Parts: sequence; C-alpha cells; structure tokens
Amino acid sequence: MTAQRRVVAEVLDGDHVHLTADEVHARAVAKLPEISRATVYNTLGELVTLGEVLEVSTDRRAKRYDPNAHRPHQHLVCAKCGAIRDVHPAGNPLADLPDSERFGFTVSGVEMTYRGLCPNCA
Amino acid sequence: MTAQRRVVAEVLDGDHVHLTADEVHARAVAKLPEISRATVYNTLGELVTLGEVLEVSTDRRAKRYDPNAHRPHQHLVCAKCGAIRDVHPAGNPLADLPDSERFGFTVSGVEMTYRGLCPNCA
DNA sequence: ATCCTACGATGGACTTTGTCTAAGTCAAGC
DNA sequence: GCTTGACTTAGACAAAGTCCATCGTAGGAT
Repeated sequence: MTAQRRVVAEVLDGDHVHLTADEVHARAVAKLPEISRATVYNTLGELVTLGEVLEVSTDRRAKRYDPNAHRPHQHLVCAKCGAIRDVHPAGNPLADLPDSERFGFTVSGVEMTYRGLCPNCA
Repeated sequence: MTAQRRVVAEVLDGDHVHLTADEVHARAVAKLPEISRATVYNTLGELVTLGEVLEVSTDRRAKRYDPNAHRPHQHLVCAKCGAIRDVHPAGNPLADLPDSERFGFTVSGVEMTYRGLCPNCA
C-alpha cells in the first residue's frame, strides 16, 4: 500500500460516486501532485480485479469507477447532464430471459442502464 | 442515394448483424474500393438519425450498428469471443424500477446487456 | 552503514476509435 | 460552358487507454 494507492482509494469513497479515470487522476493530483496517469490507471485496474470497485460504461466516453461494488445495482443516467444514480430494480432480470432466447449461452449476468432526464434537466 | 450510401446499406443487411464502423468500412471497400472512412461514418450516422439502424455499445471498444431497429430488443454477449445475439426478455424492465428508485427522473428507456459464454466458448 | 534488488511509479510514445476540416468531384440548372 | 451545392475524400486531430523503458525507493543482505 503506497501513498499513490491510498490516495486513489480515498478519492473513490462515498455514495453515488461515478468518476472517470481522469477525474480520479485530477483529484488524486490535488492530494499528491506527482502522481501519474499511468499509476491511477494501474491502481484502478487492481481495485477492479480485487472486486473493490466496478467499471461502469454508461456512455461511450470514459469508463467510470463505482466504489459501490458490494450490493448489486443498476444505473439511471440523465441523457442531458450525465448525472448517474445507483438504482435497484425489482425482480430478477436474469430470470426474464427465456431458455428459447438464450441460444445455448451460459448466461451469468446482466447490466441495465435506465435513461431519462433528471429533475434539473426535465 | 449515392453509390456509397447504397453500399453501406447493403453491408448492413441481415439478422443478428452487429458490425463495427471499421468492419462496415472493410466490407464496403470490398464492393466499392474508393469509399472512405468518413463517408461510412457519415452514412451510419444518417441511418441512425433516420431510425433505420441502432447503435449498440456492448463493450467499450467500437460502437456496433444493428439493422434490427424495428422490433425492440436487448443483447446477449459472449464474454470470450464477443458474439452478439438479439434477445427478447419477458416482462417490462421499465416497470421494474419503483418510483422510490427514480430520484425524480423522467425515465424513458432502458438498455440491457446479458453477459455469458456462447456454446463454442463454454 | 552501505550496497543490491525488486517492485512500483513515472512520463512519454503508441493505439484505437471517432470527429472535423479543407479540398476535390460530380450532376443539375442557368 | 459556368456556377452552385451536395457528397466524398484524405488526412489531421482529439480523447481514452495501454504499453514500455527508465527511475526511485524501501527493505533485506553483507
């Protein structure tokens, strides 16, 4: 556990946090000016491998990193400002895929992205 | 309707077709050698605007273009080889998001990506 | 205390995907 | 035969991410 890794972990702390790698880097630099982009990417990659952080791709721009890796959830995204909320749909979406629609695949998970407008943008 | 646009439309024809822009370009070049990348991008963008083709982002690499724009569907992706199938889950995933989980958003749609292993890779 | 070693950090080059722009081409209409 | 405008082209550019050679440093060995 180096200073660099501690700083990255500190930046990724809180609820409804969905920062891009660049945003993580910018905030890490504020705490530790000499930290490099490569180190932030490496550390984020390790956190993902350890299962401490989830990668989220709600748009085709940058990956976002979600420290809420402990409770399964989906995402709700504002089409205008990009705000992201963690949400918990009812039911089990995996069960909603009939065998006839599985084409012999071994289905192990599903990602859902709800789209809409947040109260500010609506 | 120019030769270039016709070729792009021809490439995007069939079932379970999910080509990247580069793949579309490669196949278009096979039919019309002088077609440029920019024209393929422009034409794909127009087809998306017209609602004839859907953009699909199942991984964080390239966008894919799905000519099956007429019937709503979701996608099932092999984690290993990247094969993509169109699928039709039962139920209405939009209705599964309780009001208490909407945070005041006006929710208008949802994208689902099922992940698993295809028969070949399993 | 000094030297060695190995791991992690660093910066920069590189890759991929996509967009933009300036210039070129072609057909239709005057 | 020109002009106009839409479409196409090639290449430059941008954003996000990965890769790699080098550098620093902490901890162990002498």
